[in-house]
Amino acid sequence: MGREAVLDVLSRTEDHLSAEDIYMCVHETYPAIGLTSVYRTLDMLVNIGLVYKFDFGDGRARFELAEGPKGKDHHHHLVCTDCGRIVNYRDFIDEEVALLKKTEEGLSKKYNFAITNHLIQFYGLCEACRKK
Amino acid sequence: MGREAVLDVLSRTEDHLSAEDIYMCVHETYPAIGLTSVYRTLDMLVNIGLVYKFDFGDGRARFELAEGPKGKDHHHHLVCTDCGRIVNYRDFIDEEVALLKKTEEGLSKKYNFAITNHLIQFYGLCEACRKK
DNA sequence: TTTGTTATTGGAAACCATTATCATTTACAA
DNA sequence: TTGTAAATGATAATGGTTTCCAATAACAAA
Ligand SMILES: [Mn+2]
Ligand SMILES: [Mn+2]
Ligand SMILES: [Zn+2]
Ligand SMILES: [Zn+2]
Repeated sequence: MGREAVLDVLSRTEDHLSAEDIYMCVHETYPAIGLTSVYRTLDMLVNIGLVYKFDFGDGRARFELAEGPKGKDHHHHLVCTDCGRIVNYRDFIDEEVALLKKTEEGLSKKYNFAITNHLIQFYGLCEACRKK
Repeated sequence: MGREAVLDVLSRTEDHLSAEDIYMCVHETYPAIGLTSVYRTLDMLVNIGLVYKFDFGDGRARFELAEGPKGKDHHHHLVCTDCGRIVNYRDFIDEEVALLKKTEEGLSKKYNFAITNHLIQFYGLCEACRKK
């Protein structure tokens, strides 16, 4: 079962890997594994909540380990709209976390949503892309 | 030119339409228009900044009018992870807007990003989906 | 062990939203 | 009218993801 292998690959990087990226990594250790199994495993891991699935607009899904005991810390993203570079940003301003929590509570009541997660991304131009 | 027609369709709804949704709407008024032109027009409008392109995870891109003179107000999204329902949420807490601005400024400096936009979505279960 | 039943697996084919191609039409000026 | 460039839409191609399905592994009973 490639579940361990996939989680292992994801735990070793800060990048946002595509299914095929992961496939190639796992393939080095388990040459027998197929791309289909990677997709299947990722799908399961996302459903369980161990892995997050993102779309950064480049036509393929990207994955990262969810926060948790073995996971990375919770973070948000800075996305360059020109080159696609993605920065993991986890140094939140103090008030930021508090307000986020407060907002979630307000929304939960008002719209009768049981909020479990959020996605926050800032878009702009990275330094390199600004200079060309 | 279908530019007007596409903008017109988008300005008449609060929904998040797919390219084909828009194609079908425009088609009623301009039966001659082709799906290709709708894609082309949307692409241009997104580049210009008049239209936003979203991915809510259902495999097709979804579009909405950007805020502005003729546009809707700026808002964030509540997404039901079960049925896919999407709520436009624009009644921000007072502090929310201020903090967002402050955060953008901090990030711009720290990571040398020229931030132009942000995407904020809360995920959870809507009332209907919670009760089943 | 054998046998039967069920779950897992991966290769190949199918799917389907989006893009690229290209011949045709339209716009517009010379 | 005529020449040139832009705009258009039908069709084909692309490519990430899913579906199918036959083969294999796991496991339980006999
Ligand atoms: Mn990340
Ligand atoms: Mn919206
Ligand atoms: Zn960049
Ligand atoms: Zn729902």
